[in-house]
Amino acid sequence: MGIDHDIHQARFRNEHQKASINLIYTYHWMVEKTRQIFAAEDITSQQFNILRILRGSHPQPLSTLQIRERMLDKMSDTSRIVDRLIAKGLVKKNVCKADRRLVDIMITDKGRKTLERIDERQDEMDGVLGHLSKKEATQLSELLDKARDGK
Amino acid sequence: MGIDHDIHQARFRNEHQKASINLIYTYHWMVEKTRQIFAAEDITSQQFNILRILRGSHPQPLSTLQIRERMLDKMSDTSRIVDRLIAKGLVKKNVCKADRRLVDIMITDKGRKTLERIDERQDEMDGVLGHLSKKEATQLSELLDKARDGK
DNA sequence: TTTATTTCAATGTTATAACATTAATTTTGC
DNA sequence: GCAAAATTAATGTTATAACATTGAAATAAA
Repeated sequence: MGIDHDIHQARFRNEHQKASINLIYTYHWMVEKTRQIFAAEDITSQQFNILRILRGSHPQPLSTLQIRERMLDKMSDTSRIVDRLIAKGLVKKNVCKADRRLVDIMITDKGRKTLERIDERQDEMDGVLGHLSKKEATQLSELLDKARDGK
Repeated sequence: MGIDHDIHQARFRNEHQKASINLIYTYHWMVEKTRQIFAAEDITSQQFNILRILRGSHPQPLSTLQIRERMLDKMSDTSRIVDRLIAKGLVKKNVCKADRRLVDIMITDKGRKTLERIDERQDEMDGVLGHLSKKEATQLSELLDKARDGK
């Protein structure tokens, strides 16, 4: 159908504007598609993101700043998201002994089990863009890279 | 450089996962790029979105629901965003005479003047994806359309 | 060493998204 | 016409983004 149909807008100033609107629209569409997978485990996509990062470093703990650097959204409010994960028992936190300004944040067994259940739906998550062939997915990535830094 | 460099992640499960992560990352990057244009007028991108929609229908007022249907994010909290625009004097609202469940929302002169100032930076906004050629922008739109509905 | 600067996490504020509920009003079914 | 159902806007709640500030601790400069 196309973005013009989806947002009831027939005309765009130019192809660049159309592409940028399409990108915004598709982002929201994609977030919506994956939301239910996380909701089944009572976490949000941002909480999943942090859990995934902490599993990657396990058993090495990460500081708040190290987590933030690895997140897709650099401005994310890592402290408070971590606190919500602590409240759910999915991660734990201690003051770092070597540098008491930092905190050592580590995923718990419960957090790892939660991720394992979500792993089982990995195909479903990758399948969000399943309408694209492998070649097209690569092409999309390349266009997005180029959009950001002009290669 | 590419998404792998930008988020310090060398490996992805597959091209589809890489593309979806790239899409999320690029969305945030693009929103950030345009934020300052709106901030100069002391509005947010969502408030701009509603102003733009109301200008399109002017002098015909729109209801909350009609605005929401035209927004990129269908779940947006239109009522409260409109209230903030009213507080700034950029739109006005009246109960609809024909159907008292509805409200007639209309952009004010002040709101139109705000948009005119932003219009002057239109090129800057379209230029967000300026690293892409016209052909590549079209290609990007087509890939995003296909990702959503498989053509 | 003592002070100034830098680093880092936490916290406060506003705007928004997503979701649920409510209340007013209109439409539908009988 | 009247009761039930549907529609619409408003509001309440939680999570988050973006931004600013604070306070503690480490590092650099004097």
